Amino acid sequence: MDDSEEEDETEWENSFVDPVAAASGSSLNKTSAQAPAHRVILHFDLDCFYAQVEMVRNPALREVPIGIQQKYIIVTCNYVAREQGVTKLMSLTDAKEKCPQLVLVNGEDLTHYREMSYKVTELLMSYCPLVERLGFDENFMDITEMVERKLAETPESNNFSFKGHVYNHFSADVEAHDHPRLALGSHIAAELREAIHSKVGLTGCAGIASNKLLAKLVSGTFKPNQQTTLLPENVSDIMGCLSSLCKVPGVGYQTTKRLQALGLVSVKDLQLFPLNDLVREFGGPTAQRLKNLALGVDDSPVTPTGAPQSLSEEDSFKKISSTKDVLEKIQELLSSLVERMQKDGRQPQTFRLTIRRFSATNKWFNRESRQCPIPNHIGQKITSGSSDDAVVQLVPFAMKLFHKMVDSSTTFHLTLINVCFSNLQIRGTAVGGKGSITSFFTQRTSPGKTQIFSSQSQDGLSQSGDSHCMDHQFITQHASQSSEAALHGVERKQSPVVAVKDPPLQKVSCSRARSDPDKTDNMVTHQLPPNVDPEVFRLLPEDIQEELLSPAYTISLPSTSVSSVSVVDVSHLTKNKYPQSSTDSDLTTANHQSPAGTTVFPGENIMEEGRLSFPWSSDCEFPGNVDPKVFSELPPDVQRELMSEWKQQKPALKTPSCRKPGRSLMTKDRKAAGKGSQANNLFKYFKPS
DNA sequence: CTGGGCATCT
DNA sequence: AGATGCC
Repeated sequence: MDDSEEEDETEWENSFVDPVAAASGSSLNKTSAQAPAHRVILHFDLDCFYAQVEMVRNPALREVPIGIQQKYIIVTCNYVAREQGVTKLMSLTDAKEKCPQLVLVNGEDLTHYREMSYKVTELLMSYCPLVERLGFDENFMDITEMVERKLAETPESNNFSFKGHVYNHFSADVEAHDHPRLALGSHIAAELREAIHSKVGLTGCAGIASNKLLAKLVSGTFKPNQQTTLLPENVSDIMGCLSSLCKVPGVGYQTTKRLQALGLVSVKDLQLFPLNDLVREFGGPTAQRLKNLALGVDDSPVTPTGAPQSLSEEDSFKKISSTKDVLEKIQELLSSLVERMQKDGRQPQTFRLTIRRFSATNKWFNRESRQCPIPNHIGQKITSGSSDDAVVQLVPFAMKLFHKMVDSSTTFHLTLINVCFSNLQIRGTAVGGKGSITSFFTQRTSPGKTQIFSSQSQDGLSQSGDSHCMDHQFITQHASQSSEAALHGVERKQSPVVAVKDPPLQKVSCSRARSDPDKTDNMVTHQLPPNVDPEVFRLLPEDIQEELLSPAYTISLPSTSVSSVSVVDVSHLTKNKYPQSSTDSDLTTANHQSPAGTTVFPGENIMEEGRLSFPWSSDCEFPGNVDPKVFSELPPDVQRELMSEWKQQKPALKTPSCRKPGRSLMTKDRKAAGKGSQANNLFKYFKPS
């Protein structure tokens, strides 16, 4: 990634199978505090995750074969089903054929999986902040510090042994002495797996090794609910065992194809292939990385993941080919997305719409997307206003983006729609005394962390009982401060926040600095498509026009401007407010209403360049930036809702709070918004249940 | 009859 | 914005 600086002098090639030796022998270039010679990395991989979550929710499912279904695919299944030949990513037809009694559970709504997933991550983080998520069911953890500390305080009188399996070894006790750190790591892994089981109710595998690549590869060697340690002397064994290059994490389908074109098929082939030739194909950094991976060498740090940088909802389908259906699907997706965003608490600055068009050839890789900034007042509605209002106001933006990609006057055929919020900004202000991040970390985390392991030091990481400071309460309610802070952005990419004694340990590649909100170039989504004429409005039935323009549809609220009140019922927009029903595994059907719309509509950017210096055209009616075409596509009730919004907003324009026409470089009003703040909520993801 | 997310890099 | 990779 960013090892570009020092790749030149490397002698990786020569170091072959013994990365540890190579690293420790790096006395050659002892520039500064480098990454530790030997790290201890854990990789956790929950067993058939979605299926497990469903079995936790409904224990009766444990005894029957279940398959988690998304569309026509069984994305995963429990072990009962696997015994009968069902596998991951098997088509529904094949699965039913293998196992006619297979019980299907719809897994298209990821809510519960996401919640459980974050509970696990948070639990791990309570032991050590260096936790990196990979998907919903995997976590890497760098426990080097913890191990070193324990090693230091343990008088070595310890009779080390490994917990669980040791790759390619059958007498686990013998070699423990030679690898005390990994042996300790195996005990920590065992304890953490037990904690996950007792506190979250999930089982999983763990791999213990000296880097992420190896930890991940070894974790899968003994499959359900077991763990395996990989010793340095067996690195070449595990790499050589891989059946194909694409089994190497980091080498995907496309890369495998390119390597194959070079005549490389096995991991060995890649190990022995001249680096120079590889460089020609992939460029320096990538070539070196690929070669290293083949050798089992991976310096990439465990980078704390923190809160997600984007939230999205998508749905795939056979065919959507009318604007009306697009609109309805977007409303449905947005309703869910806005609710999630609200729970998150951060305010999205960017909205993106992605589509996939049908094409017989190469069906899978044609996604197109367009994005636009989210005006502040709408962003605020998302986080602290009515989610219905937020959806109503976002829909026009979505439709606008849609029209940038699709000419709806000709036929089109979509097979997927995705809506996404990104550039998430913390709201919240201030930094306070007691609750401030600083005080939290200095006084709690640090000592707590120390205690965690010292307390169990005696008999070596014994039972989990109350060994660590985090109890259920922490997870369920108090998570807030700690997890948020620890996970949250600003500090996130920097060294482990918590003051562990050897910061340089991580070599912190701050590659991705927190995007500076001030900098976001918001490419104004300007430009009215040539085909959007205001004429559309006139084509509407007269009565509808009147209806829309009539003040009767708007509420004249006291100018005190409280958040808007819906004039019309938009409750249908909220699909599932609380997915909480712990009941059956019903396949929720996508309900739907559908006021077919005819009528009118708004466009986009409030901050348009030259045109209209007033957001609103005179009089009542539309904001000046309204795109009639888009507006016309909205259902009447949504149109009314919008009209109502506009009415209410109008007076507010005079207040300084609203952005003025001159957008200059924007930024101005931003600094107040979020800069130094901290609190955000990551912990929403760790919500209890 | 191949999900629904996420992330990073260019 | 798109490609790619991972689950």
